[in-house]
Amino acid sequence: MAKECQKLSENLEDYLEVIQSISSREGTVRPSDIAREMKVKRPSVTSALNSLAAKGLVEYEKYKPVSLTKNGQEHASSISKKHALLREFFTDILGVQASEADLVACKMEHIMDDSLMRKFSKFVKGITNPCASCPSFGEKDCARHCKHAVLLSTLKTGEAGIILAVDKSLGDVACFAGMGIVIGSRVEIARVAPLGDPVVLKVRGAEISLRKSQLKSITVKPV
Amino acid sequence: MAKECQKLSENLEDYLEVIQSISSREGTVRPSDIAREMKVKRPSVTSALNSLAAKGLVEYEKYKPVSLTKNGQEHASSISKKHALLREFFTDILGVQASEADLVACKMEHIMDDSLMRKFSKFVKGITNPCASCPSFGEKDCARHCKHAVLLSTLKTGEAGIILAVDKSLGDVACFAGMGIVIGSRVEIARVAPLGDPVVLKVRGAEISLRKSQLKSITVKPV
DNA sequence: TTGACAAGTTAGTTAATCCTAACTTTCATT
DNA sequence: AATGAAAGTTAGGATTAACTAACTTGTCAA
Repeated sequence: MAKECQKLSENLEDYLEVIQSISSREGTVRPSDIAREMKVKRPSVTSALNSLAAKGLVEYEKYKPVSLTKNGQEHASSISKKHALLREFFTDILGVQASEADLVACKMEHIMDDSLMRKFSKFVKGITNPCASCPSFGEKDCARHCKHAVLLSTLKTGEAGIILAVDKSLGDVACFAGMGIVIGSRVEIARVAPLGDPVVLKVRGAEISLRKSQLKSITVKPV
Repeated sequence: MAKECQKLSENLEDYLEVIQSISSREGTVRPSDIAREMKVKRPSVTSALNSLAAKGLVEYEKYKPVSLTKNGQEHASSISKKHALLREFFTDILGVQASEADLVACKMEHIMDDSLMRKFSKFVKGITNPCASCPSFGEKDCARHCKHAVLLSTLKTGEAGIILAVDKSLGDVACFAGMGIVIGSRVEIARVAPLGDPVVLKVRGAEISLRKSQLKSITVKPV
């Protein structure tokens, strides 16, 4: 897929991506839709479409709706995949807000080539895929195994678990992510204050104090 | 630092970065040095310097050597830091070749803003800083603590450790990184073949088979 | 059916960044 | 000190991608 890659400008890649997105959402794609989504004026779209058509990436005739060619679809899909993975990294691992993550992913997707993307994907999936922390990772009974997840609030002092999920309700996800509270990390209940709140966690050797209520936002697999 | 950030084009940021690099390496910076390093022709440098001078980022007079203003230095440093961190991520965590890592870092450094970079930095440092895996992380005796590192080859079946370093001699670092063999991961010697080779490791729940000789390329802190 | 208005296109401009060709300055060597 | 090569600049042109203004096409509703 996407082998005869005549390298496309970032700009045109963005157009392809947007066309694919509109197409899957609304069926037909008109230049004004593209203009709205790309935040450019209509004439800019016309000229972009001419370029894309010349490269055989879109089917385009004056005053007619636009569609991607097979080649164009492949190219767009490749970019969308990169976007999705980058987005996942920024939101789920770094704890960046979705809107901001999209903006950054939208620029980076043009920079990472396929080979780099494969490495990055293995890395991200290794962290975010809860199964990667399971002994049965990659095996058929993995799904069953993963059901052993519990809320961190159910663990007692001294017990530990691997983080499977972090709910947005936790609060400043970014901040916690920075301290190691990301999917895949091992957390241990280090100690609990006299009145049961706050709770001190041990993550990657560091200690973090959380409110008891916050523990309910973190899902772990006990170890 | 870098507060009144009139946003600079990626292009001009690259010029700043190169100027700083040459300056620290050779003392004086001449347009032809810049041209060589940026792989552009000399006239392109002249016009870039005019732009930078207009923005108060370089000290520049016709036919004289160039230097960064205070402002320019700050800007360049900020970018260099981003570059270095990205490079570290690509080489040490994803296992990408240095030259390729530089190329990608060189593009990404312009995309990540300071706030994103702080999050990314915490994340990367959490993985690559051996101390982050130590119980005494962040404390004064951390350095002493970290001396407990041993080669993975010294562990026996059933024993485990946290990866502190992975030597390039391991081989396809990228591939191993994808499987979880990155700094900070916990590895366990799952079992050893009858003749002592190969050795099966357990990393993040997955099993990986390595030659005994390869174990010497991995440094761990036993746990 | 036929406007009127929305949608789409064309033409021409601007801005950034590169280029080549040709001119000017610097400086090291004789 | 003179001079020629290297370094630096200016001028002018190409490309990409945006814009505005003005023209053309399509379509819905009276």
